[in-house]
Amino acid sequence: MWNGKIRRMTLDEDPRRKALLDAAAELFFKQGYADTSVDDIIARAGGSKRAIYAFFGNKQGLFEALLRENAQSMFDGLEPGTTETSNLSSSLISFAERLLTLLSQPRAIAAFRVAVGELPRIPVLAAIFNEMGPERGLTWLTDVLEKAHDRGEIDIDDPREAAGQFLGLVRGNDYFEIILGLRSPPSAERVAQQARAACGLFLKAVRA
Amino acid sequence: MWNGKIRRMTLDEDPRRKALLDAAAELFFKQGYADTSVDDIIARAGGSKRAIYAFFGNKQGLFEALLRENAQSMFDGLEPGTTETSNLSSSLISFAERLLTLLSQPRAIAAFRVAVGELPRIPVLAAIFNEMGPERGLTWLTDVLEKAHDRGEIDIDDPREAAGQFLGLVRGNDYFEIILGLRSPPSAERVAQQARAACGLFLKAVRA
DNA sequence: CTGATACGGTAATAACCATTACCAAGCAAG
DNA sequence: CTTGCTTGGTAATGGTTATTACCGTATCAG
Repeated sequence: MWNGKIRRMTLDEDPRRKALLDAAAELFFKQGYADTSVDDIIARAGGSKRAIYAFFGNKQGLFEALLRENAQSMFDGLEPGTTETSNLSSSLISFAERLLTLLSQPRAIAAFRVAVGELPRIPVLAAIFNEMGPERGLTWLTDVLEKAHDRGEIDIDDPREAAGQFLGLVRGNDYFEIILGLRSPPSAERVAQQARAACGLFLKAVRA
Repeated sequence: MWNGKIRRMTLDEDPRRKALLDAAAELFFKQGYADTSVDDIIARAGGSKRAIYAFFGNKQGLFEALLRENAQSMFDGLEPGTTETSNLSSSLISFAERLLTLLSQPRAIAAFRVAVGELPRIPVLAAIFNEMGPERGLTWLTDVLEKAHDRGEIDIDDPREAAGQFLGLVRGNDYFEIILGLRSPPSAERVAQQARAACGLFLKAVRA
């Protein structure tokens, strides 16, 4: 009944575990890792400190689990089911819109900030992010561009480089400013406009 | 001789002050804000803790001063002296190269990370960054694009939007990955290549 | 040379916090 | 019903740290 370290047999739907993660999200994302004490989390989630050590091993384990599952649920649904889209333009626009919508969520922004801040001390966070989001999106995008290139629709040298450029173009300068707190998250309209503008510019440049 | 809070009359070249800032940079950027103690800084810089409280008021004051002066010195030299460049392409490439070189410095990356991490707790950091870097670069770039548009060289709707897109394109996906620790800072060759590629793509799209 | 003032260094203060030990209560098996 | 065990809550523990008090010393004026 006890593996010596962390409860693993408990179902993921354990309400106790979920309450801890919710409270941890609220506090870690608002106050940062160092300024959130285990007592704070318990005060918000209820239960006792023992639960944290039983479920997650220690404070850092809770933090890692939070970021992992948060990233997981966020990036799910980023890739569309099918790569075979008749229209390259609308396919790219749709992808860009989903990406911007996702990155603009306050929770995503807060998670990114706190993760980046703790990255030097918790290097595993880089791998978590890598597996979850960026790599998957980049791979999908590379594939789409490569196929379009093979069909002769666009003229690019390296599909992966082009995919990286496209991602940068979609984020534009706005995302940078949002992360720095210089700009509030965009409205749905601005997201749509931004996505269209980025795809328009990109395709104008690479269209064969 | 004493304003009641912080030494202000001391010359900026005070070697004691500089030693404190150097030690603070080394430690804050490597270990983060919370994991760097005032004692650590003193152990590295020499002198006594009183110096920190005399020069900077407290730990946070030292941190803010560090980021402010670091950003200042980093972003100086980003804007070229003259906007009147004969060749738009070479002007943009040169700017992109300077920007990428600057953003790729390990110190710049570390500063960005720790600043982003502490942003929710020290909101003044946003203003520091805004004044120092992004706004100045964006303004200069907007100006360049607007003039090129007036000369009929390029076809864009909104110069500022276009400038934002250009910045995003220059950073591409690489900078994102670098911040997350998924990629090492680029070599000078890659910076040059990246700058050329971004400008090429951008101009291909907007050239009238 | 002498006195006072400001400054640097050390030691104390006071609070905080992650983690663990301890204890009581519920539950299952016999 | 009772006994042993698992679980949850509370209270230590042990270490750390930002900030301040104190004291000897050096510096400068007279």
